[in-house]
Amino acid sequence: MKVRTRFAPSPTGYMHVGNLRTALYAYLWAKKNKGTFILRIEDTDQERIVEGAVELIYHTLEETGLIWDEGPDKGGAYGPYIQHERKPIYGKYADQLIEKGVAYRCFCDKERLEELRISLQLRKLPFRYDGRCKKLSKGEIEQKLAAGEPHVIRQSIPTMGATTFEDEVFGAITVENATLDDQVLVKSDGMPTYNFANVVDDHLMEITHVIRGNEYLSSTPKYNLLYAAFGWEVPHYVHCSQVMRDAQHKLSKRDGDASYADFIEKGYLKEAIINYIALLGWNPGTEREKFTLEELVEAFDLGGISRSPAIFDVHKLTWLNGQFIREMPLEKFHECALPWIRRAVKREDIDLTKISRVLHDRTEKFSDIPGQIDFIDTLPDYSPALYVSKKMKTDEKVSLESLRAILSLLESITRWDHETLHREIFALIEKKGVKSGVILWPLRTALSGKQFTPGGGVELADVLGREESLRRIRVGIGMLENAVAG
RNA sequence: GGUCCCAUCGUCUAGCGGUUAGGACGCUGGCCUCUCACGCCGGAAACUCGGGUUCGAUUCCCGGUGGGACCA
Repeated sequence: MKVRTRFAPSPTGYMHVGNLRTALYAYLWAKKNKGTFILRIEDTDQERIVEGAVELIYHTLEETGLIWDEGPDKGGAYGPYIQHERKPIYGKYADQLIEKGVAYRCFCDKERLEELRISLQLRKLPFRYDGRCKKLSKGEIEQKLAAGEPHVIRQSIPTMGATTFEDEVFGAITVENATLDDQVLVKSDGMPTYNFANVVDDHLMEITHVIRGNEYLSSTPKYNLLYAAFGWEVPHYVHCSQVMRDAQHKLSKRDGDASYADFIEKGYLKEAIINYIALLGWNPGTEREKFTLEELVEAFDLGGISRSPAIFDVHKLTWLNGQFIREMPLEKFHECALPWIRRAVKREDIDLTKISRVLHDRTEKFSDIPGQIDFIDTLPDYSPALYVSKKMKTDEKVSLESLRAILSLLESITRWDHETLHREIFALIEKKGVKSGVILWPLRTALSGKQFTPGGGVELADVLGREESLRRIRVGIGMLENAVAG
């Protein structure tokens, strides 16, 4: 059997990582089986459509490498792939259902439905359409149709018996038919509901594995009844549990952090996001945690999907992102880091590759960068107390002495590069017979004005260059002279 | 409220009748070190509760509790 899976998003202008994960699993399963991955746009609910949303879906899938084989823009033998363009198709199938007696026209208006709702509510009963229009005679129906009365088409659910379906992750699920509502299949404007379009399309597109969010688990029995009525083969169901923001809330639009686009903007790598969400609710059966998309295709299996909802953990994503960053060759890292470095460093006389070198191991996400190197363009105001470090065995007085020694050493130096600086400064340390921190801590402090910096004193001197380094050391000396005198 | 689903460290998870309950993130102690970070080594940290079944339950069954989804 040739595997065909689909990702069927509604174009609501937002792609959070939960949606993306569903797309990923559908893609992985198709590719794992050398099958076909289909993109279908579910826009039957015209009110919810947001401009540009379809483009966002295309863009996100393309960027992450979830390339679809058939879709609105690519075509395929099962098109069209946009539901509203398929509108004529659904009517035909709805008529078939009416003929078979598994669907009926319902002329009940809003007011009647509202009355029904209230009366059921008063008796503390769940809302269920009472089937009044089911009892309409042929003549009555003809009459109403002729009069142009608006109507919907409802699914006629058997009042007896139970429906069972098999889910690949949850196993067999059985529901009493009596608890199911005669749901609307076709709205009064002739548009199918999501519930109906979905079943028809999955069948016509020969989808073998319906991989989707768990929110459809409870409507699946109704879908199954439709498949049965048509005499269609039921696809394999794969329902994936929700991705949660916390124990109480699933990811939502309002929780902006969960949007794929936002993560990219914050300097996360698409590879890390894909890797992380793959692991969120699926495990490969080994303790391996790092995967490229290709490796995921290889390793993926439906059996590894977990039943319980998973809370999205930014910390782990961030860690994974750091892993991917560190694995990059330095040149690649520099390329990615450059725009972020430029946010903080406007000076033109600095070799930015040197900055990338010290940043490489210290970056978990690219947005960390500007804050780490904000001292390069401008020496921040800092307190002489920064020169005091018990561990480095320095205080204001020791630091003053060290900076004076460093200043005269560096003023005399002929070459200004990392190697020379390192050699000369360590020679000074040896000559003075002190712990290296006694020299290097004050140097780093004077050069950066910060308690923590990427890179040490030698590296910073190299980055900043001769003139700026000497100037900053002099500033430090001046500050310390005041502090010690005061 | 009705129906369905779920339940192992704070989080993601392994486990599929007998384990010192494993890994990862995070937290934490140490080493390395030119601060921080990286890296390396260690630590704390979990089977929701109550009944069964069984020689033996984290594991199987029933119920409670908690959480989620769908329908309203």
